[in-house]
Amino acid sequence: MSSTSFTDLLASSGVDSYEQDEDFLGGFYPESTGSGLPKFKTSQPSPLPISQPSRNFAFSELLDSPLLLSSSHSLISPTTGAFPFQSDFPWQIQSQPQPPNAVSALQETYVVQDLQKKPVPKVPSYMVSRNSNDGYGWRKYGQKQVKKSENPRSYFKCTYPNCVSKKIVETASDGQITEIIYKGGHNHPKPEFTKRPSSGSGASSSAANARRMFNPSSVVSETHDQSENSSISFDYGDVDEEKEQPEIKRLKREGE
DNA sequence: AAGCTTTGACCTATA
DNA sequence: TTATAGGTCAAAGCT
Repeated sequence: MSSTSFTDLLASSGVDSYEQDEDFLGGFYPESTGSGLPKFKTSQPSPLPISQPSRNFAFSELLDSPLLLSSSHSLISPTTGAFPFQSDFPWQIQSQPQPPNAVSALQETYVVQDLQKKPVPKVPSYMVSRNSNDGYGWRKYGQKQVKKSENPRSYFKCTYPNCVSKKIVETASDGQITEIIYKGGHNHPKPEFTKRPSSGSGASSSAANARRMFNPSSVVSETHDQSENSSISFDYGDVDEEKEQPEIKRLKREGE
């Protein structure tokens, strides 16, 4: 295992789709808040077997990423290519729609949770948390041991100027990521260059970048490292109608 | 030298 | 109103 790092593997075997998820996630919920940061709600996955709201399907289709909703398996299929062990991952996306009010849609939380323990090749958290393989730059700004979980949480901010996107990574004592929570959205396209040792793999065309921003597959990508109680939550504090193609709109505005 | 991580303290929200 | 928990700040050290 000389030079074949996890990253390399990802890069060479479908990382593209792998990254997409997070990108999509990050780019998906733009900070449409005009009054400061959104009020993020805690996305603690209640163990209910998901049921996806129709609207999810709608936007998922928009994003050209059926995997997010079609089925737990297809959900991770893109990554599966890279991680065979994943093929039997019984993940479930837990959509936790709030009561039927206008705000609920904005605060919907998506959780991808590994429902059963399995002997999966575990990937050290550091391999993932560094840049999350999402192409965005993340800077850790804090770590905290929270009561609700025995595992410490690491807090990351997007390093892109003016980008308020954040994510919280919960890591188990053995280094396994047990939960990832995304807050806010990237208000910028994915950087052309990422820190990853791009042996011709990390690099991606701007076109690809743009497309990735709408691909949810990474939701799983990060989780497949975990084997236990892993879950990823996405908190959109401000997802609204713009959910359709927020990035594009934003880009437009920026360009103006 | 710049950027990132670590870590304790501080601030804010909630019960 | 107070206590507790979660989240963020910022200085120091490291790569």
